[in-house]
Amino acid sequence: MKKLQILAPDLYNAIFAKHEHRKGLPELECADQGVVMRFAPNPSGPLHIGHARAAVLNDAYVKQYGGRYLLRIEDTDPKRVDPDAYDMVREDIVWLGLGITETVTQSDRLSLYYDLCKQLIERGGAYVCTCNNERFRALKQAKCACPCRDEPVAKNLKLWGLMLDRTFKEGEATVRVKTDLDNPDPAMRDFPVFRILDSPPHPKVSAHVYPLMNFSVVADDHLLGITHVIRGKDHIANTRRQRYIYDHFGWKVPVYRHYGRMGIEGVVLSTSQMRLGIQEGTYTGWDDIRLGTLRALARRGISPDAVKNAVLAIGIGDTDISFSWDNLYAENKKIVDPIANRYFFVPDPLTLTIPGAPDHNAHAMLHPGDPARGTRTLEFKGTAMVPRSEITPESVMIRLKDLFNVNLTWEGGVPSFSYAGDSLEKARAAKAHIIQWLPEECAVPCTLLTQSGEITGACEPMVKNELGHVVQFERVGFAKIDSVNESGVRAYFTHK
RNA sequence: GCUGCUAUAGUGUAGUCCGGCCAAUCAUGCGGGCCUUUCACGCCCGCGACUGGGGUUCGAAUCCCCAUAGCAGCACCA
Repeated sequence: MKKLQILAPDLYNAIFAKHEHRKGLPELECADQGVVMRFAPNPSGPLHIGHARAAVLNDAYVKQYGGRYLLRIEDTDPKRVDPDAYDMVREDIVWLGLGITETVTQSDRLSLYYDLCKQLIERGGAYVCTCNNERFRALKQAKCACPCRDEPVAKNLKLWGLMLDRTFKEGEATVRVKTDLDNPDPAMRDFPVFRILDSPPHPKVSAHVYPLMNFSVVADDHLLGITHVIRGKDHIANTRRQRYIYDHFGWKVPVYRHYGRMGIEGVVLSTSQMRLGIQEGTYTGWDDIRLGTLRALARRGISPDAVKNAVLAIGIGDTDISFSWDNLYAENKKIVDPIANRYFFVPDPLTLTIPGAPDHNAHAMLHPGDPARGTRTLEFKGTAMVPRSEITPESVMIRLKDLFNVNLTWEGGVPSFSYAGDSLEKARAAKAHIIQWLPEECAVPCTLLTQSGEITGACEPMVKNELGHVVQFERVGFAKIDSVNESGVRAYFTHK
């Protein structure tokens, strides 16, 4: 085979071309002239990783093919609208760096939907159904039409008017699309598209009749010229339902792609469950670092590009997957490692006095890969704080990094320490751990908050200058400096 | 129950449409080594998968059937 490649490279390439590994996302059909896509969250809370997948995938395709990228706020269910979420969603999108070109909010567009509903009734594509829920459900299961289905258009228009003018109350009437009652999937049969809701009031508009998503989504996808829709496969049934509406209107259907369900190890992504946890005090807020919200990731020092890269690596496969923190952390480390300055953080410190050791200034590099950044200086004056876990009967020598070696001798379970010179070679030969340390005089109290609890310790004074930045605590891991004050430093553990 | 979708290593992913290049790609993870005044970064080596069973075929991860498992929908949610 290799011989063929050398003798006739063209032939070889022609034969084996299809086996070149593709990079990036699969091509979209009908996208050569550019695309119009949308990210359409429900404003019930802040965005989480699950949203990020939809948002980033659509964003990537718009960037790949060129075109417009709409943010559409789907707030047509007042029961599931959190007034604060409008801003949170916007903030999260800014953080993610999406290339949104315009924004629409569905609650501003109710009259558009009402008009289209009237048209749909006029076309005989929908009817007002006054059956109660159970009755309709039974008829549907039996593939039978409900009595409302065959009423004349004029009567349906009249009933529609009664819905709009508040004659009908909640639950008394609904608009249904005529589909195929013989459809083997009961979920397809004459599904509802408008309902009446008396309460709760919508936070943004005064309304009584609300479109269901299958109607408002079709209306807006058409009105806004959406060409491609990428969304989770939990919408496959909705896509099929929506086709009935497109057909009634004679509209062109966008290209759909449905990706699989995504879970995340050890995290709840359900907005309602997160809200409950916050209300009960289990979580400190939407940005509690144990949550999978984007603001929680941001607080922990995960970069938006890491989220993007991790999500793009997953792609649009329709298999159900479980999102792994490892993969996100690996992406983040690529971004953060070259940037983060290095500092010492000593967890659970033990203070050593080292008789005979000379006072000495240690100069440790802020970043070993970038010496030009300079150094931090730590002045040793007889005592050093070290991680308690490093002082074990097994170790006979430790090396304080960038300083010198210390011998350990144990008597009756009590260690004593002595200066052992500053030869790095000796430390290596003795297999001494080279550990982080701090002069007691300048140690700053520092709490490192991890997803599994708090670690108290101390850090270098210069960490105070890193507020809001991600640093690397040597031999501990990356951390984002969350707050700095007289009592010390609080940092969130990012990952190792 | 009815309807539909999916099934490649611990995790993610390529290959599946149009069967031979696949004793299966890449990343991550894990193990080992090198480098290194961090258990970071970098480099090298290794580990690890076609859900099971039939069938078609000279040849199947790829096509067909059955089974199993997972997921989704069957809401006046999105």
